[in-house]
Amino acid sequence: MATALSGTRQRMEDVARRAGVSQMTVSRALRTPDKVAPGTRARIVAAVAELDYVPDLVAGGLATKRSRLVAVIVSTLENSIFAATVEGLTRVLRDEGYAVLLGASGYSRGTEEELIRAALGRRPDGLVLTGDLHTPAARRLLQVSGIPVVETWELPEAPLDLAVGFSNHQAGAAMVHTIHGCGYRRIAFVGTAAEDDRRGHLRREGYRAMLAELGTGPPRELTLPVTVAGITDGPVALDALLATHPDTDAAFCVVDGLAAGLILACRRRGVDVPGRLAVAGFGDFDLAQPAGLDITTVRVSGLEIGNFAGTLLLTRLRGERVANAVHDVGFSIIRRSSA
Amino acid sequence: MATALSGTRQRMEDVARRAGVSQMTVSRALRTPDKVAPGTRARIVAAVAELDYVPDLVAGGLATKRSRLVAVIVSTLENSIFAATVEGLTRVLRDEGYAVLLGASGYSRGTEEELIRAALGRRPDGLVLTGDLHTPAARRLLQVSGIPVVETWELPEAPLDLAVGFSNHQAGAAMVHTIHGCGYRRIAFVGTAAEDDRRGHLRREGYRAMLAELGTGPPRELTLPVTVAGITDGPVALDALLATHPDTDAAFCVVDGLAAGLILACRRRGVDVPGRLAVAGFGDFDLAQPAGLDITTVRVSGLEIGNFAGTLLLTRLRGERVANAVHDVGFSIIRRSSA
DNA sequence: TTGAAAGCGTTACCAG
DNA sequence: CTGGTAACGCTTTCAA
Repeated sequence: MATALSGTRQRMEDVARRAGVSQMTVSRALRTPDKVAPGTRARIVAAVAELDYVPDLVAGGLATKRSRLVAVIVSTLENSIFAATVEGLTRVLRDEGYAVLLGASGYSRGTEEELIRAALGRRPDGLVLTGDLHTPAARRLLQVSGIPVVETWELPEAPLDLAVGFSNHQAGAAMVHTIHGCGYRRIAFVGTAAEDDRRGHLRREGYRAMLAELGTGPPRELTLPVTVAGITDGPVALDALLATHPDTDAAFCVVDGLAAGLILACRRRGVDVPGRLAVAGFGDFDLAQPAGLDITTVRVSGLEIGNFAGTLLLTRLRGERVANAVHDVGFSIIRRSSA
Repeated sequence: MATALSGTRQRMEDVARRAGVSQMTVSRALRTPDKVAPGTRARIVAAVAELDYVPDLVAGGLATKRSRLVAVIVSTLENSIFAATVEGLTRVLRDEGYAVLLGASGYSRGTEEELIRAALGRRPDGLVLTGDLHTPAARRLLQVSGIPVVETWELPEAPLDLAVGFSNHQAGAAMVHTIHGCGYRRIAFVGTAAEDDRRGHLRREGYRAMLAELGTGPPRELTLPVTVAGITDGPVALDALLATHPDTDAAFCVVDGLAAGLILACRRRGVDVPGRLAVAGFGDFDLAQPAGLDITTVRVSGLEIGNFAGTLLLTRLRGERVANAVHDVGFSIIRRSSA
């Protein structure tokens, strides 16, 4: 067997020479095997193996004007829920021969625009974004590019193109409905003051809407003076809650991290959960439950969003029409022991 | 201002026409601005902006034979520790104009080989892998490709090229040393029977080596009949431990998930931690601690591995030499209340 | 300082 | 079934 030297990139021409055919025939043997005589094909396949030949998709892409590349831009991978989306996406796309180009914007719209620009330079066949907040320049770039775009984790009013997500508003309302169904009547919402926390904002609106619908008194809202609420904010949240709305019997937290903190704070202070105070969260973060924090929460599958976004994109890339531009993957209310 | 039509991809030629220069001059204005007359340059820059022109890096790459692409193949992103590595990598590489091509092998060497083959077809300038276990064909492909390769999370004896990781053996030994330093003398190791769990195996060897060094009696090893030990294996592990080595005073678990399970099992059975049994883990998984499981553990920074791998790769891509092919990022022992 | 021509490695298209 | 030729959109090289 011939040994390919280190660093020696083989070209189609080399394979052709070795198989005693023209370069064009090699190309055909690789792309449309049944249009090549079996014997010829066999020789070519052998030559490919002997030389460890790997076709140059860059050159191929230039010729076909299709890169078989999909750019995926997420805010961060640290959040395992986005990681799941990316993983689902890569899997679905890989099966159809698409590769994923990854970018992390770090929650900055400006960075996202830069990443979009950089990605577009690679001539991807499609693009996937998280969220529906983009700079005007980014929107224009995407429009001009003419490739299918999927926005994820949100149900935009004016989607750029396609979208796969769920309704934070509906989910917020549904959770309140569930809590109410358990008999609680003085339900508070614990959120943050972050200006651009649209998701939290929508959840809160869902809370208000359902409260109004159920006719369960005025909203009891607690707004923590932090940008991102987490497990460490539990004690402060509990203090504030008991101070401002002492008769509250259930707290719906804008994220599970906060709910976890609240529950831990309750344990420390001897506040019975859910006896004295029921606690619900949002997000179903991975380890809270196994770690013994049995939080009633709203769950959305990141993997499902990724898978669906991939499928939608593939449909488009095949040239088929997509019936609904905006797809709602829904959510589940997970009832555990905290409420 | 001219409006670029949707789907109208602009070429350099279009920009050139608009600026009244040759295409070559546009190329120069973009890549080596100071080799173009200021006036000309200004007209070109204007034309670029007006047309929303984004250079085609695919075509450029074909011409220069440099793709400015780095392929990253991880086993999974679900594990947030790898996600951090990928995020660090993308950040470091992006700053130098490199994009990241992502693949998830799902812990299969065969899939990894496929992904490597697919990635190589994109002619990346570099490649990053997790682990040091690859099929022979994969190794050959990588050798032939002639591009720099970084293996991460491991310190391979025979690296393909470069490597960034830490020593599981050393870390295992260090943890035993720490536990011993706290006064415990009957230290057990709780691991799995998985054939290919090399990391766990190395940790166990570290455990044995340190035990021998300290002269602290014969090893007390518990091997769970599972492939991946997790939080649900706690009760079984505790039973087995108390049955086989009833006088054990400290348990070093091969992963934090298992340690968490063990601690929860202890709580349920009224076994005092660390009074009756100290428990230590490995990995410092994100939520155990905030969730109230205060596990003494070994911590390795995924972000640091990613950052360093990126830096190493960039050095190589710049054509500079790298002094040490294998880089050890080390680990930290985090002492918390469980031991 | 600018431009023309010749690739880069592949595929589309048309002949044979 | 097979092969030649012309793109693909850029950069390299050489001339002006």
